[in-house]
Amino acid sequence: MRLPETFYLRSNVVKIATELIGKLLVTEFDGIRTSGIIVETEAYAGTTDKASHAYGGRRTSRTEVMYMPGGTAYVYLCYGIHHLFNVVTNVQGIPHAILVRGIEPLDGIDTMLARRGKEKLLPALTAGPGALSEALGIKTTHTGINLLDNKIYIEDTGIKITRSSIIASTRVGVAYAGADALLPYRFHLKDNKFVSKGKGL
DNA sequence: CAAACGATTTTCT
DNA sequence: GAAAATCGTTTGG
Repeated sequence: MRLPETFYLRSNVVKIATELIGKLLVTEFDGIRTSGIIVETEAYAGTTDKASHAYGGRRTSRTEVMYMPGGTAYVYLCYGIHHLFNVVTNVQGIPHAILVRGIEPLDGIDTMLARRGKEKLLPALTAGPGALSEALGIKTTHTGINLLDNKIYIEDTGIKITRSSIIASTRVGVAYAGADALLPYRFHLKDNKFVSKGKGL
């Protein structure tokens, strides 16, 4: 079942980040469905979070998408190479976002292998934010699209994730954020092979 | 208009 | 384990 708009419009971005664990991230481009179970996320809490692109209420042409209503995709280029996929949450005007850092491949694995130039299904196929975006065919051109449409969306497959199987830790690559770098805003499934390496666990 | 840098991944030693 | 690859966005002149 497709997640409804109300799922994304809520205000507790950290809670939503934990709830996304175990959901299915799906893309459908050119009639080809590719998908994977979300196993790792990071919350970015808008204007009060130094690690967020929208810290201090900053608005630029790139970050403008973060101010759209929850349920919008925010995709941007990092290190000139990698397309990073985020889910915008909260109501219009509040720039919350959740970075998806790892998925466990489910549908269209052949297509994902081809997109990544890989032969075998190894964790490197979709472990890491840049890797999973490439596998799913997500590019910066998709920033701003609505997750209630049929190109990129998230499904609840009904699988249960127990609270004890979700591990909280600090976010990756945000050392510049000072005290906010210490916030436990990264979440991942315990013992899952498709969790990114980041900085160890 | 020029310069620095990054919510990363891959490759080489 | 260390370093390179690579370019749009942001910031400063």
